[in-house]
Order: sequence, then structure tokens, then C-alpha cells
Amino acid sequence: MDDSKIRNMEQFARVSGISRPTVSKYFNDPSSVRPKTRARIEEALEQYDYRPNIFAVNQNRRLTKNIGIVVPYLADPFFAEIARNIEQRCMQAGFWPTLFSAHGDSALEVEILDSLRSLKPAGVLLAPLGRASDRAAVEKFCDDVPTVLFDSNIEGVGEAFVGSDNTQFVKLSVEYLCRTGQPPCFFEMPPVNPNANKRRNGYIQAMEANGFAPQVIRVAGEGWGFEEVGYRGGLDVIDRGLLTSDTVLCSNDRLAIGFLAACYERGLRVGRDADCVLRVAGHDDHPFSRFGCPPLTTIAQDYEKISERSVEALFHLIEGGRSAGPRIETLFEGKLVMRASA
Amino acid sequence: MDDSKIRNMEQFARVSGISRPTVSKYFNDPSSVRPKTRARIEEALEQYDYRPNIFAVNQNRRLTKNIGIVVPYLADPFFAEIARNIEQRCMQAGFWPTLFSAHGDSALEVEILDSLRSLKPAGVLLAPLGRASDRAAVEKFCDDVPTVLFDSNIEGVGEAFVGSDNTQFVKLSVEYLCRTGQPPCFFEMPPVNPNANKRRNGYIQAMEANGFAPQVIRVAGEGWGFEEVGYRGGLDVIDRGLLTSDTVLCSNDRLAIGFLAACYERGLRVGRDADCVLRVAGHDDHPFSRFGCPPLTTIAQDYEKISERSVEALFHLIEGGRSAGPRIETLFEGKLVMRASA
DNA sequence: TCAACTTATTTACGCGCGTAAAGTTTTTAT
DNA sequence: ATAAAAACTTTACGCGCGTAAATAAGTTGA
Repeated sequence: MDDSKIRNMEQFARVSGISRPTVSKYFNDPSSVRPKTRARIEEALEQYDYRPNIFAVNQNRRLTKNIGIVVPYLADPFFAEIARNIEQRCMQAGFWPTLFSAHGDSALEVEILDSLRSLKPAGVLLAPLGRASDRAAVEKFCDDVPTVLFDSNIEGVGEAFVGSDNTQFVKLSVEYLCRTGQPPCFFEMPPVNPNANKRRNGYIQAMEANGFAPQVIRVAGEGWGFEEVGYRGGLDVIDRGLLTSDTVLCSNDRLAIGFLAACYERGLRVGRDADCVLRVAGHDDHPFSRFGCPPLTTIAQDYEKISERSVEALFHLIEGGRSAGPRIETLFEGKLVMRASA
Repeated sequence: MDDSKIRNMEQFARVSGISRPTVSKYFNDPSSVRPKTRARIEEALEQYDYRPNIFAVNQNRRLTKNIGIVVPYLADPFFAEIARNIEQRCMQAGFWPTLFSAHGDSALEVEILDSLRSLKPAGVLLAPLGRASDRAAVEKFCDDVPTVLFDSNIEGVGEAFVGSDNTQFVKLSVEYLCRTGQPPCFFEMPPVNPNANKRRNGYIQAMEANGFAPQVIRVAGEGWGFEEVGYRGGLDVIDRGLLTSDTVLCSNDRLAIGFLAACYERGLRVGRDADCVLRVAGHDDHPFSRFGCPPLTTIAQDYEKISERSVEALFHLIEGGRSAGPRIETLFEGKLVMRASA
């Protein structure tokens, strides 16, 4: 390893015995040069570990290899997980992913999109805040940069959307709960994004389809501290005797985890057993749901497929140029995960 | 807003009536130009919203305004939180923070440091994986780039370390538990970093200081899925009757959350009440600990102070050049957070 | 008011690489 | 074997900005 002072491509080209333009071509696409040439470059590469100056590269390429990943709230392990998944896929494809979190703040979301613009990214994977998002700002951004939305949809914005079929999620959970006990009431907070709305409406629809009267319980609270909202709301609902069923279907798992904490505090045993007074279920299969007390019955999002398809859609977009057809929405179905809570 | 086609600093300088070098000076430090000049530039800035090309800027500056933030495992909300905190402080100071997660993988950690190097960052805030880290690689990186370690220390590596006084943490928890009930046994997994070791040793020390015989229970398991390890280990320990005390002090909160799940599954009621058979406590005050069943008694890390001091240390380093004195280790004390579990 | 500073302008070069054009060599196909 | 195609080399320019040096203009204070 003669890792001497190779300062630029010029010098590296010299030591590898290949001309600089060809070396440049190699770094843009190794398969674009003759195998013999490629071998010589890679041989030199092992001796001298040189890497092109990323700033000079990005300055001169009209489109960089950067990919922006924006999530609404990184302290939610769901987004951390899916971001990890997406990151790795991007890296494998030779891109340079950069992760951003809006931390639940719409002003910050706009700021991020602004900075992102100056990164001249080849594409962006954006999970918007949802209701709080500055629609106009997001829309304008999507006009400038090839963007795939995921998790939370904004109608008509971005070149594609990949997410879950929330209506189906709730249909699954409602049917399971109705089949195995009392029809559930629905526990929610003011919706942060369209998914929450779809879940509530899906619940109403599914209940009616099963011949039951829907009962929606909405508790106050805002922001992304869902557990806290579920906990406080849970205490309130329990204390005021507002539960209309012994089965509580929560809009999402984080809310459910807060609700479980409230049940525990009030001495309400949750589960399917005879000594239990309440059944509780959620949606998402959040990473922590299996460690709830009791472990949470839920509908699992397909992390793998969502991230896989999102990245695929973006790559398709990047390669094929824009306007490669109409905006495509891909929704994945969830799977019932039966645990002890319902 | 005449947001026409300002393509570079040349053009922006022209429309603002100031020479390009002076404009350049302004962007490097607005206060370095005469107030009148500054006003004219900022006036033009509002009309034409121009931003210097970040790649060209970074190529020519010997040191960029980039700051790398590296955490071992972003799916842990503790790190997500502290990263958020650090991020914002950096942005406020006019830097450009970029967040990376090693996802529990030491190869990836090295890869990240490698990519980071080519970002020519002004500095890096690194929470290393710990035991799994490639010490040589990290050490070499720290030689090249001003780096402050946080959370997990590597002796002698980096210009400074900021973290928690884990010995004090355990001293606090042990004393509290001894004072209020049976002396605790210590529940741990194979240590991923020095913190875990310090906690175990601190436990032994504190127990002996209080005149009790320490009892360490180590369960098998590796990786960063602590809850899973705590859960499985918990079941095992309970089923085999290995608990030597009715009070269990867990090495950290995530392990404790898994342990609580195991207790719940085995029908062991946890808490301080008369009908409880077990007390459980942890360390860290993890974001989810308050929503455990029961809410977890723990020792709280001071997120704010850790991130504040880490950033301070890094800025000090960046301004003062390297070798501004010896390596400084800053440890913050924890605070007892009494909840229902112990 | 005039010297002594301070700040801005002009001019010019360099950073490291993408990329185009023209010429040369190697490979492929007939 | 030979023409055509493909890949490479040489040469040269441009990207947008940092930065240095020499010069000019503005500011300050007694």
C-alpha cells in the first residue's frame, strides 16, 4: 500500500498509466471502459487508494449522485428502521444518501427541502409530515427535484407514492376483532396525516360492513409524542367511563403503547385471557410493540417492501428522466400479527 | 421577488453593486464587512435569493463548514434524540451537520468514517459502537479530523470525551434500592461498550460499600436489540429461578423494558406495592421508559448537557486549532427518576 | 484639514474535475 | 487481411468560488 501523496485525478491517472479523461469516465461508470483498462485502474486503486474529490465532482456534474431521505420524526424507530433500509439500498446502487429529519416541525421540513435543493440531488425520498406540511413548498420542491413520497401521501405531489393500504389494515384488524370478541371501538388522536384519516374511515366502513355501529373515541393531543397522548387520553377515557366496548382498536401502535400504560396504571388487565377486562390492538407493528405488556396485537407494515419499492420507483425516475408516465401510487397490504393483547 | 437567473456570485455581486471578493467575504462572515456594505448585500439577497454553490465553496475552502454526527444505532430513540439536539446546535452556529448511523455494524462504522473524511468536515461528533469498534480505524480517523467522542469512550482517542458518569449512575440506583428494600441483583448482557462495564463494576463497588454481597446475572445475547435480549434472558432467569433478590437492577433501560415484558408474561407483578413480587430499575431514562408497565424507575442521562458540552468542545477545537491542551473527559451525573417499578 | 487606518475594488490565479473535439490506437466484423 | 467501429490519448476549456496582491476609496481623529 503505497498510499503516498496522490492529490488529484491527474496524478492518479499518471501512476495508473491511463489518461485522465478515461479515468474520469471510469469513476462515472466503471463498466464504460474496456475490461483491460478497468483492470489497470483498479490495480492502481488498490495501491494508492485515491478517491475523486467529491465536491469537484458534484460541482461539474449537472446531476449529482446524492439522494436525500427525509422523514418526519426520526425518534420514531419505525422511521429509523425504514431510513436504514433505504439508505443501504441507495449505497448499494452507488448513490450517496443523506438522512434528514423534520423532527415534527413543518418549518424545519421546508428548511430541509431548501438545503436539499442546493445539494442538487439526483432524487429525494420524502416522507412528509402530513397535515402540517407546507403543501405549496413541498409541491414546488417536487417540481424541481425528482421526488418519491412514501409513508404519507400528498395527493398529486411528487412523481410517485409508496405506502400502506390503511383501509385494508383496519379492515383486517376490525374483522379479526369482531370475529373473536366484542366489536372494537376506535381510539385516535387528531390526525397528523392522511393515513390516520384513512384508518378512521376504514374503521367506520369495516364496522358497518360487519353490521356493527362504529364508535370513534378521539382524544386531545398533538405533536409526535403519540405515546404521551395515548397515555393521557387513555387515563381520561377510562376514568370518565367513555369506553363503549371492551375492545379498543388504536389508530397506531405508539398510541396503543400509551394506552396500555394507562390501562396498567388503572389496574385494567389487557389480553385475551379470562381474567382480562380489555382487549387492545394497534396498527404498524412498531419495533417496540412486541415488548409491550402485554405484547401488542397489530397489523404489520411491510418495511422491506415499502423501502424496496420506494427506492425502485426513484431509480426508475432517475434513469428514465421525468414524466415517465403518470403518478403511480403503490399500496402494500398489512399482515395480522396476533399477540397477547387481543 | 425578482428571482431571476442569478447563476453565480459574479452576477449576484453585480446586481448588489458590490465586488465579488467582498461578497465572498460577506458569505464567509457577514460581520467582516462594513455595516453599510452588509446592508446592501442583504438587501439584494432579499430580492434575488441567491445562495453560493455549496460544492464550489467546499472545494476551495481548506476546511468546510460540515460537521459529521455519527451514532452507533439510530433506531434507539436515545440516539435519535441526542442527534437531534446536536444537529440543531450545529445549524444555529452556521454549520452543516450530517447524520450517520453505524446501525450496530462495525464495518459500516469504518465505512462511514471513510466517507466522512472526503467531506473534509470541520469536525466530527462520534458516539462509537464501543467494543465492536475498529479501534485502529477510529484512532487514525481522529488523527486526521478534529473529533469529539460522546456517550461511549475510547481511552486516548479523540480530542475530548463527553458522557455520563456511569459509576455514579449505579451508585445512585443501588443506594436508592438498598434504602427502600432488598439490595438489588444486577441484570446485564455481554457489554457492548465501556459504559456497560463501568455500570457492572460500579454496581459491585456500590454494593460492597453498602455492606451487601453483589450478585451479577449475565444473560447471553449480542447486537443492539437490547429489548429482545432482556426479554429472552428475563424468561430464562425467571424460569430457572436464578434471581437472587426481589429487586433487579438492569444495566440499561432497554434491557429493563425487555425484562419487564418477561415478568409480565410470567405473571410477576412488578412495582413497589404490596401485591408486587419484584422491583425493577434501569439506567438512562430512555424516552419510552415512562410508558413501561409499570413505568420504569431509572437514572436519567442529561441529554441536554451532554449534547451541549459535546458541541461546545468541538467548536472550541475547531476555533482553537488542534492540541489546545490535553484530552478532556467530561462526565455528567445522573438523576434518580422514581416511577412505579421500584 | 490631512495623515493614518480601514475597507472595498480590480485583476488574476488556482482548486479538481467534467467534458468536448480532434487525433491515434486497439478491437471487431466481414 | 482490411475496413469500420470502438476505445483511448491529447489538448483545452469551463464550472463557481477562495484568495492573494496592488490599488483606490472611504473613514477616523486631532
